[in-house]
Amino acid sequence: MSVLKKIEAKLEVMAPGDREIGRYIVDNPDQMLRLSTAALAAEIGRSQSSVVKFSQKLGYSSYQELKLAVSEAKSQEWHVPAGMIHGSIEVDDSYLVILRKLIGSKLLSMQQTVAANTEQEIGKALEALNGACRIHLAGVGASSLVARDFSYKLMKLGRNVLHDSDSHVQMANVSTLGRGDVLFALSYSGASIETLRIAELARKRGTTVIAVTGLRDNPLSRVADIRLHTIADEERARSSSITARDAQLTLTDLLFILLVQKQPDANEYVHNSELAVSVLKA
Amino acid sequence: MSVLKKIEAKLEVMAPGDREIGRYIVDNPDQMLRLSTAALAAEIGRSQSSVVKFSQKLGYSSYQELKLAVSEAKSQEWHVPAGMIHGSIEVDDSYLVILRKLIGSKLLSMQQTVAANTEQEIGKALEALNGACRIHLAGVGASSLVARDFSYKLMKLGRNVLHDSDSHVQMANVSTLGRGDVLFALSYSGASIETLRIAELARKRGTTVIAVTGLRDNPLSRVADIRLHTIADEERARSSSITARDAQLTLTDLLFILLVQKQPDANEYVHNSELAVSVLKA
DNA sequence: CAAGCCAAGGAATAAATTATTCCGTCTCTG
DNA sequence: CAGAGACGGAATAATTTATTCCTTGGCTTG
Repeated sequence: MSVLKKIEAKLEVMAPGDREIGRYIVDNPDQMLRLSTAALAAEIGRSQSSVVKFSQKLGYSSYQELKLAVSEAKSQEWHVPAGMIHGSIEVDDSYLVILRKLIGSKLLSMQQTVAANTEQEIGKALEALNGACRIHLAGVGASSLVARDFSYKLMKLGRNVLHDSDSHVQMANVSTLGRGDVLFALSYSGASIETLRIAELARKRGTTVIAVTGLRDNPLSRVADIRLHTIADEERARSSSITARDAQLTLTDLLFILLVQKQPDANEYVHNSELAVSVLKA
Repeated sequence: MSVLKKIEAKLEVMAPGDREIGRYIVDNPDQMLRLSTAALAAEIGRSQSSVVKFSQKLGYSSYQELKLAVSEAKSQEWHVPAGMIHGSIEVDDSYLVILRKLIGSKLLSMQQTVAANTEQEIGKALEALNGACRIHLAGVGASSLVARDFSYKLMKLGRNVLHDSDSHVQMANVSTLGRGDVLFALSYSGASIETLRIAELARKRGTTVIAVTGLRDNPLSRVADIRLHTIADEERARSSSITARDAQLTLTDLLFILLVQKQPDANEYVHNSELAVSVLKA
């Protein structure tokens, strides 16, 4: 988690003086990077030592360390490379402009999606997936395709995976799950009735529920044990969920890669599966 | 241009002392960020003042400014996905490194894919899709998911689309196609037997064949009337086709957006389809 | 309600880091 | 071979950072 977010979160419980310092840093990270402790203190009308102490309270050994962390955090704000315009696509956009907007918005949703999930929450999801006896993937419509993609990958790792695009079959499958199993439910809106009901049933049966939804509060997320988030264009009319799907894929890809990294014999599994398929190539 | 690149470029024309300093910074930007001028000087056996002078010669007002620039450069490193960024993921990579590699390689394959297709060839594909009586989508494995995703989108535009994940069904469907129809065939290797046979049959029946394959020469591409290309990591053992799929999706997304742009009533169609689905939301 | 405790935060000061000045050395050039 | 000038280190000045110490005011407790 970035320092800026951390500071922002702690703002509430800080002493008034520290709060002022924290707020200034969160609001003006750029300026802060160029200010000395004394200058920063003067800027907000506090003493120089308070600034040093503030750094230390946050767990940094020096003010310079804090600066380094802020600089790092700022860069993680994943700004879209110059020239990549993000915005809706217009009727009279040229081919080149469309390319840029398309890639720009795809990149943006990927970046924001990885930034929206803490390493901790991802870690909890990994743990659940790793320890699961069976993994059921739920999702309808476009989310079903992502679920299937993820299921293919998990199968390549030798995991016990269930997914069917038919929500009745999904529901029937979930009714066989129990403690020790995991339900991985995808829905950008978090409001798809079928997926929601499936998650509720799983929850009732003691199955760990991982929900992958958009950021805003939604029923699916509320039901879940572990909440992961995807971020996409709100304006979906023209993009028709392109970025929502990209965000979901980014998240499942990330989980897959982390699983591979943790599983010593993963490469062997993947290699074997590719070898097996290769006999079907001309 | 990043400071590190700038330093590296100037290395040649620098005085020996400055060259040593510059080399150290280029080689160890991370350490440099945590060293004082004196410590850095000691590290390479030079005087503290040389380090300050070095910063000034580069045009920075202070050593701190140089540090800031290095920190900035380091973070932007991944925007220029040269070398390690799209390298394979290693067992001891940190979470952050994995994020960067993942997004870096995704971005790279998207950019290269749009660059690999001329506007002209894309135009021909659009024309074929627009004029098609029926559109059949072929693909197996991961490509089948992309085909299905594309088919959902085309259906939202009211097009006449056929796709089934079972290749026997695909083949049977193709046997009903003729002149005026289009086969859209996806295969990164261009060598999947089923897809290839399907394309051959379509060709024989006078159906226009659009092939989406990797760049290298391949049987599927040779059969096609219109050749589109996707670019992905060659090293796929660990990524398990993540980038190949992303490249295919980028291409189909692009086609979809261009179709929407050209079809006056597209938004209405898309809107209606979303409205229809919304009754299934909680 | 008073004594005592403690957190908050600033002033003063010590320590460190950074910037500048100055000077010797070496090289190139006329 | 003298002079100009680049190079770079030592010394020192200036600035910045870290620590110590002290006051204040709120809160607890007897």
